[in-house]
Amino acid sequence: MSGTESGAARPGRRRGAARERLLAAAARRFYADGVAATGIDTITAEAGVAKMSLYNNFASKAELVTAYLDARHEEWLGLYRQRLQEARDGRGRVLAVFDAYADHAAFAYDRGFRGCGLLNAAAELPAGDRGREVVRRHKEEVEDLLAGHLEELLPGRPEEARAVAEHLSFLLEGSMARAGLEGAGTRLRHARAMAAGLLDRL
Amino acid sequence: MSGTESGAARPGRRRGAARERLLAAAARRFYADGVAATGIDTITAEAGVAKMSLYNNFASKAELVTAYLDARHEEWLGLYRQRLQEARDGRGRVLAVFDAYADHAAFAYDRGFRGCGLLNAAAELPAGDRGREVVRRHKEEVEDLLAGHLEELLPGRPEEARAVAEHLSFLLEGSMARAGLEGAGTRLRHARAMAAGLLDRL
DNA sequence: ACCATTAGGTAGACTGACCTACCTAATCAA
DNA sequence: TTGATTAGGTAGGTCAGTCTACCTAATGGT
Repeated sequence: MSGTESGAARPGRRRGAARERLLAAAARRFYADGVAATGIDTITAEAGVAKMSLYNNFASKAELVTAYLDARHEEWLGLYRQRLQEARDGRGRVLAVFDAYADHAAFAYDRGFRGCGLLNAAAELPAGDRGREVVRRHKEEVEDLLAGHLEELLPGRPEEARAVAEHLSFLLEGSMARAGLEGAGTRLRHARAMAAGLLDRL
Repeated sequence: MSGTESGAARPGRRRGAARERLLAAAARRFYADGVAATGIDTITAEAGVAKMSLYNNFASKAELVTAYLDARHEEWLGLYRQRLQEARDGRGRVLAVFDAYADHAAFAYDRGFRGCGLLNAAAELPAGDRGREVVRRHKEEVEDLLAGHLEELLPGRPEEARAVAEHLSFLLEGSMARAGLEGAGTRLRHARAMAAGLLDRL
């Protein structure tokens, strides 16, 4: 296979196009097959790019991995901000976080949904790796966003807001883990409903 | 080099000892470094066992991986059954599941806690792998156990019992994921407290 | 109690495939 | 012209898995 000829895979050699193509290919492969299981030849082939273009744009595979992690974080933030615009009140802004998770999951449905790419990547990184730190901070940021919206809903009760934010973030991560194992989004919808019920009972 | 004679480094070659040693070494390495990142040679070296002993006991590395997954599942079941004996009522039996999670986590604290070994392993397995199925069923079994205890607490309300079981299982998995990223058990204790509060409000 | 059998263990060489990382020389766009 | 990008190759290592050839401990028949 690999009909890399013909120009179909080589529409134009725009400056800086190699980096984008590499990141896109790495995203698909890292998510679907795992980081360690994906070699650089596979990535460059799928990107339709020369091997040296990888090392011109990234110092090493490890740096490509952290770029991948950063990109997933930014991607999620984008989806979240979109959902946030549609939200009318504090309750809607809390649920926007859950919707952004579902949106992010929908990206992967065609190729086979396998849960949160950041969490999956962290699972194969050794204990002290910088990438694990990136993922940890991403999850903390999500919880902080929840806490912010909840403080709106619970004025003058910041401690309760933090506690509920932690509760909701567990629902998010737990449902995402289960959804990934099952390859379906059902669990995510359940978690959103649980969150909505919890907000109603505040 | 390496005075291979003398038997000092090989005190007793008990029959069937190689399999146990291999499983123990694989458990340590797979958990700490990840499945894909751990080679055959590393495992046999840490087990103090010949490479052929691995292939005398397991058809392939993949089979060793599934044996590892099965062992983690059984290990958790053992801890859970112990906790179950100490429980007096339905509420205690629900919380026994949370305690078993904490017990399981405590196993890994010295070498660096990285969350649920089963979930971590599943995260690096490709989409259709049999190992992912094993992990999925383990998590479903945990949820079923919760549902069983909750039906005791909610007689005649089986649907609510199932819903609460799903909620609690999300708290379990979510808190475990976050705890793994942070390398500490704090989140697990929070989740147990949340569960206790939820039970009180039934 | 003895000894032959045998299942399971040992060390280490070896294969072929794949890995990351870097290099070279030609090519193409600006 | 310049500088990124290309195809393809190389170096040096690691991967899973196989094989040979020898060894040891438990077992079972006698």
